[in-house]
Amino acid sequence: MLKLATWNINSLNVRLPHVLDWISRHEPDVLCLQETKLEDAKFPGDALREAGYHAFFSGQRTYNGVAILSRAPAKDTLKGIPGLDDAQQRVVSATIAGVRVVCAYVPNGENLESPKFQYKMNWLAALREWLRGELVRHPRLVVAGDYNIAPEARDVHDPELWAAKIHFTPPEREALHALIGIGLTDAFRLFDQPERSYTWWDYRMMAFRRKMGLRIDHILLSSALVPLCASCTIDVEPRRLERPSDHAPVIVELRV
DNA sequence: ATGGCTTCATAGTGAAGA
Repeated sequence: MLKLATWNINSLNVRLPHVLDWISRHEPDVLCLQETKLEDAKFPGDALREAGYHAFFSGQRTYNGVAILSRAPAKDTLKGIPGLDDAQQRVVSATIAGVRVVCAYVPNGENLESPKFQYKMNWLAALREWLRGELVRHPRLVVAGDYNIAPEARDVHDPELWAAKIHFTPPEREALHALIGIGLTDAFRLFDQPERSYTWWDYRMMAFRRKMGLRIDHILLSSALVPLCASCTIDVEPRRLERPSDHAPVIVELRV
């Protein structure tokens, strides 16, 4: 069984103790991280190595930054989306235990009028067209990360409030739908899940305690992996810690 | 609900996140 998780940790510098604690408890084979916010020279490779993990990462100062931690060494590593000229470090890929893993941090978008929104839409189109080929090259493909998009009304605590807000606007949902349409499946919805299952809660207004969240972190599986998926869960426990990330980890178990 | 909280940045009338 391969246990793979994704977690936007909103600064690996601040959250390293949480990450070390979490991997010692859950012992994932693979952990995809987003928003490390660290340039590569400051990546805590030693601490993670002591915890038993290899790390492949692509970071920058202050913003963005992604990493794939794995118990086994990662093969055929790749940074970024080939053909997309993007200064922001948002994608790393690697093959672990015969599974191709893409760790993605999709742009936020800010709002419909922002230039960042067009960047988000262009970025998602580039990701989709690249992954179309990756699915052919790697039948066992996982695309895990922070998509900054809630797919359905049940993934939003108040769909009417969020209808025109970033993360749940029609063009964003269409873009996620089109990405899924190339042959991917949202692992979370393969299984019965509790109502009000979310992966992100605003730091403000006691949103977590009031269950005011969004499900915007996803693990997408290629069709060959769908029948091999044994579970998909969200672990809300780290959100209860002191100085938590505003995101919770999503975990899949694959029979590979 | 123009807010709210957190991070990293600089020392701002902060910027960006989600």
